[in-house]
Amino acid sequence: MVDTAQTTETEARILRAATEVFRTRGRDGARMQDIADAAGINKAMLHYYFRSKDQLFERVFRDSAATFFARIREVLSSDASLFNKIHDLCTAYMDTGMKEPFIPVFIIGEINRNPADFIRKMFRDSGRRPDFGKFRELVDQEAATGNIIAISAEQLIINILSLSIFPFIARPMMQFNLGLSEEKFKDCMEERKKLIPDLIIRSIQTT
Amino acid sequence: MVDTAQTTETEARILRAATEVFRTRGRDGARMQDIADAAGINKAMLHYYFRSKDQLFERVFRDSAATFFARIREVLSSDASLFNKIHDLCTAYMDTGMKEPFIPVFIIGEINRNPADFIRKMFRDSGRRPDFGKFRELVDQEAATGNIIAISAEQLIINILSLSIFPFIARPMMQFNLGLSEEKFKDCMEERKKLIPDLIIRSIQTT
DNA sequence: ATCTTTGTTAACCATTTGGTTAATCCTTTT
DNA sequence: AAAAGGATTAACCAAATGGTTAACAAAGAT
Repeated sequence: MVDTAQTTETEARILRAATEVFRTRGRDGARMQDIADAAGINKAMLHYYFRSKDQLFERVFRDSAATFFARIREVLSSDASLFNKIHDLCTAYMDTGMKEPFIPVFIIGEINRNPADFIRKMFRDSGRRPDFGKFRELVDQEAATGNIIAISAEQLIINILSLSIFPFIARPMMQFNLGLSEEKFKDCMEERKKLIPDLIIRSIQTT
Repeated sequence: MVDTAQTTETEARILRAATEVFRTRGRDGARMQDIADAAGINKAMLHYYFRSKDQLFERVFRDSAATFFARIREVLSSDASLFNKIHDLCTAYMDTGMKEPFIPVFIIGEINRNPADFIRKMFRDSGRRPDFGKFRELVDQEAATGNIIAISAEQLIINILSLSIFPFIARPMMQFNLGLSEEKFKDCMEERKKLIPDLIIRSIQTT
């Protein structure tokens, strides 16, 4: 068979289907048969290409995690100013939340299902671990010059991620409790994209 | 058998065990046998008392959701000032996150696994749905008098919940990415309990 | 042309898992 | 003490599920 790319057509279809099923149903809720059906092929093919459910899942998880962490690494290592980085992080995460709403839920849900496994997986290829060193320096520097208040880089990062990611993770709960339609929710998040970076920056700015 | 309380001793043990297992492994990851083992009884007893896995799970989920939403309803309906309510909501959620770290993960994870089901369950007993009406009024009122900036109550609530709950949901990821030990994480959260209410209040205060 | 390798399938298998049953134990009632 | 009724258990069952196998198809290599 002609296989110009690294992956064959079938393999790609399996991955697409597996991603879809795992992200919506979770590892334990997903059935190999469902994935095969979604890919339009025989269940045996899943094992032919990926040996086991574990390995197929790991592949999907790693790819999803890579997407999830890709932008943050990019932003963290850039040479932008602190305020610009804050802005970029917020929009990066909120864009992901809008376009691929299942990724944050999936990643965080699966990490909680088995935290030790996550750490093991992430350590194995160290490239995936974001490096906050530069960001920390920047925060300390700005604090030293008096441009921002004294705040630990950790708290600041937690604030950024919380405000950007949580609404998407808690989306169904939010929509129900606040009585928001799909449309209203999206509007709310669009408004939020403008609101949040400013809020965070104002929260650390010296007056 | 003497059964002074509403529930028998065995039933209570089952519920405790089921809560433990469901909260850590999730609905799909939990095995009836594991719950029976954790309760130190025969698997048949689970069905004797709760008929099916579905019903046992629903009971655990409802109880957990009640705990999760109890404080928020209390705070929302109180007569405290806006700033006090913000403070109370933050500490309420962060205390839950510290004492029962699995509750937020469990609730939000399961809601995402089946959003439609969650809405159906919550509608059935309307008492569980928090009422944001009073809070909304308060926000609009304070905004009208110029005590706070113009902000929608929705955005404010989302900010409060995000900053208070997210760190616990994303705990393993946070700890790994920021390189925090269990101890350091707890310290970080204790510091946060003081930081967050002030941050939120400052973010809406007129100067 | 045919041999070999790779891709694909249907049927099958072993184990797990939620759920049931029939017998036994224990407590209370008579 | 015996009858009765609920509580508890071991053994069992059917369905679901991850995984395997053996046969077959398709495409290159010889």
